[in-house]
Amino acid sequence: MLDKKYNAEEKEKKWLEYWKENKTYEFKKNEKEVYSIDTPPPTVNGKIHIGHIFSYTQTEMIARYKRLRGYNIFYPFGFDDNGLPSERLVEKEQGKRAHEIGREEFSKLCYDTTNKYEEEFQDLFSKMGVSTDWNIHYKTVSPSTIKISQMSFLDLVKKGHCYHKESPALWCNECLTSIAQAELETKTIKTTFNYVTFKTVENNEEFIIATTRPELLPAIVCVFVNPNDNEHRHLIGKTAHIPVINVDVPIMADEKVAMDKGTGIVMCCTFGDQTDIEWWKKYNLPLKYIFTPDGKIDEKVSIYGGLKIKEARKKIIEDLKAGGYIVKVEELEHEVQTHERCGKEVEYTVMKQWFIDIMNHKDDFIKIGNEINWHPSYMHSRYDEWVNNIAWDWCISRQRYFGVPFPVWYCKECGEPIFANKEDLPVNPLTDKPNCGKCLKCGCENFIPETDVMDTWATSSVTPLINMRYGEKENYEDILKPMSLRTNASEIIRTWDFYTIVKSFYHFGQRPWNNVMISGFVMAGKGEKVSKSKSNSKHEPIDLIKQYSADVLRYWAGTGRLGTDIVFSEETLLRGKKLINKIWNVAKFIELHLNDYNDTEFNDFEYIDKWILGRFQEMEKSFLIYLDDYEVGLALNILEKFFWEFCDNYIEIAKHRLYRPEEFGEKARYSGQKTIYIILYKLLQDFSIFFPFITEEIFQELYHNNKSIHTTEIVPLNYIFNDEIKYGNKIVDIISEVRGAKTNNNVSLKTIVKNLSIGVSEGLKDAIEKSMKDFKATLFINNLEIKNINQDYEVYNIELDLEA
RNA sequence: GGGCGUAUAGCUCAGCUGGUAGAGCAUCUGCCUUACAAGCAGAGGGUCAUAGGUUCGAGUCCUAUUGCGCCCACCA
Repeated sequence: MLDKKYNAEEKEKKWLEYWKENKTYEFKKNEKEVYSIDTPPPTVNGKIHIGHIFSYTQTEMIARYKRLRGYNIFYPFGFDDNGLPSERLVEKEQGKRAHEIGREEFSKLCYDTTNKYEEEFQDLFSKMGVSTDWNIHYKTVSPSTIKISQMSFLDLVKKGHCYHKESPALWCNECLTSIAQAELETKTIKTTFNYVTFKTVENNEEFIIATTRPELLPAIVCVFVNPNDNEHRHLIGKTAHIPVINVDVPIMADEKVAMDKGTGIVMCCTFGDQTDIEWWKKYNLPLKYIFTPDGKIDEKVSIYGGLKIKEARKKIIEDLKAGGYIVKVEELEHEVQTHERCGKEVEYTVMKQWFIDIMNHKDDFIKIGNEINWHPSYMHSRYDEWVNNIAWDWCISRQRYFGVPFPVWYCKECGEPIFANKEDLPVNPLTDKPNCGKCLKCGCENFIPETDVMDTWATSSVTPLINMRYGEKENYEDILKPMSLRTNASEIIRTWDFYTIVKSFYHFGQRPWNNVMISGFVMAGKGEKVSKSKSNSKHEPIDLIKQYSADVLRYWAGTGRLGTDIVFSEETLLRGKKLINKIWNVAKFIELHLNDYNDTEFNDFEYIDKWILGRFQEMEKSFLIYLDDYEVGLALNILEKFFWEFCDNYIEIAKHRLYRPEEFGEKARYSGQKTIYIILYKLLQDFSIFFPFITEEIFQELYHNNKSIHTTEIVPLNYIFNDEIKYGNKIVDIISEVRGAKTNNNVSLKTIVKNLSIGVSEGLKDAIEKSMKDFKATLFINNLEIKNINQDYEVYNIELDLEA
């Protein structure tokens, strides 16, 4: 027997244990076709917020859907504990910087801290009903994943797609590491635009350059003028004298100079921005690198050496002013590139870094993008736009501590890189020695270990490889090349999706997955994104589960359209709560009427039963189409709509027959029983995608003790009830109109209709006659008069028994 | 500045290939009806962001503008 009230907290706990004990979601290779999901490993740096719940739950619903469609689900969960986010978390918790703690100790702290958070994460996702097999979950920093990341690196080196080169790279002097283009975030800041007077050496002609970065004056290697600039063209070929610094540099021509920006004359420094790098390469300019890694001016620079960048800016402006070189200072708001992890403005550096070749294979990456089905389809263009605009090879080395080490040493004599053997992986070059014993080039026996670690994305981009146990004897390479689905939010199309495609292409020459599903963002209010960095998430998932239950929270996560942002709303939660409550109540009603039911072959349904079966079939068709298109929200929407129709109209009509077989006949009752038996079964299956807990409770109580609903399979109905749907809808309309009349008279719906006079079309008349007993019982009609008319129907007269 | 998306009832959202605007919440009016008052039956409430255009007919297609979101752009 179902309880009078549904106790979500108790039941959800019960079924979590049941699924765990019975290994309901365990992955085992079998004869069934595999559906595999490459789900984002959440970054382990604090808290799971409501935005995570939203997107992960949508993915999870796809796993449940495909499971019900008979697929063998491969759905491993992962945790991204790699790299800077973890380091920053530990630094925050310890109140100390990494270098103050020391490399060994710091790495250990990182492991301990991430483990602690992973347990919390696993607990929370479990409570949400995530149907993953926790036995195949992974972390991005563990011996086996380090091994795979290192193997991936060695494979790319071997194939010539990965190189070590001294090259300008983006540098964060807060995090003390190089970073990738994908890690940039633009920020608007207030600064000053300083108009500085320069002179030509040749004829002392004054000209003005506007700059926001006067501290870069010592790094100027050249001045550029647009060759089409009539006003300044004559300067080309002359020599510019840098004020205060007292250094001379050539004035050259380049068409990239914007004549309308500043004064139309620009200084080229090594390096202030990406154009500087471009010019530096193009014209083979000298290198004057003046910054230190921790954001100061190098000691070798006179006057300003040793100052922090911003102090130097202040000082040099003062000096320029004192010398009368500043003609104007403008307040300016402009966009600067910052490091997304710390928010500090990035600089450029020149050092040896490991790069993965992007620029030579952009066409291939576009091609692979075309082979993938993007959901929603317009997300494809975001990918294309990114690939088309990318300007750098991918710098994967980071001068940090916690991460995947490069399996590389360098010869102390000649600098030749020595790579680890594949068989020895994973290796840590700091503690391990290369197997070859000596440099293959010069024979030297001393090595310098690579201290850099890999970029987070270099590791998370191998999730398909981790999933397929790349390089292991027992692996899933046969079933996961490619995987069925990748899911994530749109902001990481350019990172995670892109880099995974890069790696898959280089390793296997093919796409990593067949489908990509992109979720929207959760907004705290209009125009306000929920994120952990802004900490405006007022609602902790764990509290919401306690207050509303996981099923209800899943309802909220399952609403809305794919790829579209959603505003967090407690009203939606309330709506879900009501829906779940209704499911429980209708299940209780059905249980009551199935206590003597035996499921037998039966096709002689009552008219109204055919109507609701037909309506269900109609709904289910669209429901499955939506889900096949990954639109969980739209699927839920029509399912919910049908469900209320089923409760409010069908049950209300059929209940009389179910209660009183002596009046309606046993066969009519059995038809109703069979109908509610079928429809509840199918409703439970469909709802189980969204509400795995309550549907399991009802299913096992009513249908199949000790068999999980999540191991059943959806078999679509196959009736032909077109007329019944058409005329049944009209009958419901008439019922509604008569009910309305009762309500408008402020009387109960049980009020007897002494006389009802209606006009109906031929077909509808036939339908009403076939469902006469139900029709009269539902409305409590004593006397019914039906006329034939041409239109659908018209209600002429309703005479209510207002005395009783 | 560029790309993509989005704008529908007071609030949160549906509305597929164009054919007289939908749901829930909120408001109002009734109803204890042998599952459900966390319910049931109703009512009011929208010139579908703005301006043009295509069409017999446009939330639905086209163009422009504006607000919002994500991503991007050389920060002189």
